[in-house]
Amino acid sequence: MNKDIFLTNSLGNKKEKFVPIDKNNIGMYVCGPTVYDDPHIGNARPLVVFDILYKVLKCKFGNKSVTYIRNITDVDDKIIKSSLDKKISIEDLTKMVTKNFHKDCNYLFCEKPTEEPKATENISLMIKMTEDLIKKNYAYTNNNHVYFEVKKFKDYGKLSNKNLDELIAGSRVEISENKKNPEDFVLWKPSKDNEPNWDSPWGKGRPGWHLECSVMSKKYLGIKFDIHGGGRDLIFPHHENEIAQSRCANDSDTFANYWVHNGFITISNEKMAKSQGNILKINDFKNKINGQVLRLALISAHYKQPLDWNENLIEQCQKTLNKWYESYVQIEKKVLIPEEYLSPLFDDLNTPGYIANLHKLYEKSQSGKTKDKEVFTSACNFIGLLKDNKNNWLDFKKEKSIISEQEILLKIEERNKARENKNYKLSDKIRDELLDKGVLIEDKDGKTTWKLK
RNA sequence: GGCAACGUGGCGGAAUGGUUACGCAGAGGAUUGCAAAUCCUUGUAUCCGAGUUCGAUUCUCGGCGUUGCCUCCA
Repeated sequence: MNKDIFLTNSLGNKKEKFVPIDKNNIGMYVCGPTVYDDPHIGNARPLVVFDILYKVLKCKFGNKSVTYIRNITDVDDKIIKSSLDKKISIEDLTKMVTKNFHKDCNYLFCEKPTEEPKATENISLMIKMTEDLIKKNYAYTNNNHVYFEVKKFKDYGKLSNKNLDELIAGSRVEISENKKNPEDFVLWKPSKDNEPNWDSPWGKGRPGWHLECSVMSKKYLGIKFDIHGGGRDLIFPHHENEIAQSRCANDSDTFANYWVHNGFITISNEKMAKSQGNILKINDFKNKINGQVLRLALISAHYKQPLDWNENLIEQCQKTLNKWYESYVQIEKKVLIPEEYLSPLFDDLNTPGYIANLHKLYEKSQSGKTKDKEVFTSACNFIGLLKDNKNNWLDFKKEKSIISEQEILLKIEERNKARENKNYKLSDKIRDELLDKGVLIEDKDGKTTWKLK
């Protein structure tokens, strides 16, 4: 495809044409989960958004030209706290949550990233970067802690559009006796005996948050790379601090060229938060809803926009996919999607615009031509929809149905007898009862068929 | 207080300096015992005020409102 890709770059906050450093070797780093608790629907959004960006980049530059790195943060204060709360060991906790995370990724039809490095497997590199920062006089040690001295980095605040004085005046900054300045952030800190720890020049301890992304992006993508992604909330302080560390440690004038951040999900217009008690885990949906439905819901708004999660949204997406599966065909060989239909995705990942095009392609495919159905199915597949074949889609509904096939057939027989006797009151009652249980009756050409809603 | 984002029909949600996509819901019709499904037809929207302009929903400024971030966060 000749079309250029445009992305909104948080660094500067403008939509820009995407120009890779090396078009044969594109690097994308996305902040993955901190494995302290099962992933929720908010975590699902970047998973799907950046999965689609990965697909778009591969479409433009070739499958082998894109390296997608998504880390797993498996050392962090939240993990320590969660393991105490749940009364299981840190190792068991991080293993379990990582496993669940992978299940959720599959459920959402996300492709595997090229690599998925873990923080705990890269501690020595973190120690090395911390040493470099001390050597270069960007960091200082005090009382077994190592801090990054923010004021030494002149571009601090550029990504989040903050200036240092105001930040300090903001006064929510944690005051610590060990810090020279309140805005400084920790690179290394000591661990208590029961906390995870590694030997370091500053004693037994563990790395601060932020450091793992600086180290692992460098390991896999180099000092400078193309795209760094994550949720909006990571802009400050996480990504700001990553930039500071990385550029200072690497003596580099840039880190990632394009910063892409997705907006938040609200639950029925309320912020999703533990205090609200409205955290929806991805896993909670698995018993009722096909992952395809969640995926469509997650991309029904533009990635930068807030997305409200509610019953109505899910219902609409379920309905849409039910309809779309009517035009599903098995794809045998590669089918080209016309550029005019693909183009919204190239324009800052405009998924709602692309969905509108899918509706148009569906409309076209209804004419009955196999070719049109192939184009439609391929266009859906491109963003990870209709990836489940039609039988799986139907089987899923059957499995989750509260009424068995046998019961349904009995009811239909009963209803048809009533119809023969012109007892329409009874026949309509049976139909409504079935509908309540999610079964839709259709009388066509003298035959009654049924399907699950 | 500081920094941002957003405000489009009944709902969701794009785009655009000139006729405002698309989906859902609604209305009418064909069909049906009635429905469903399908097909056809169809109504409805750019927060307020000022400015720039031949023309503003779009650009600028000012309101009002909503939301996010400001060292836990996707």
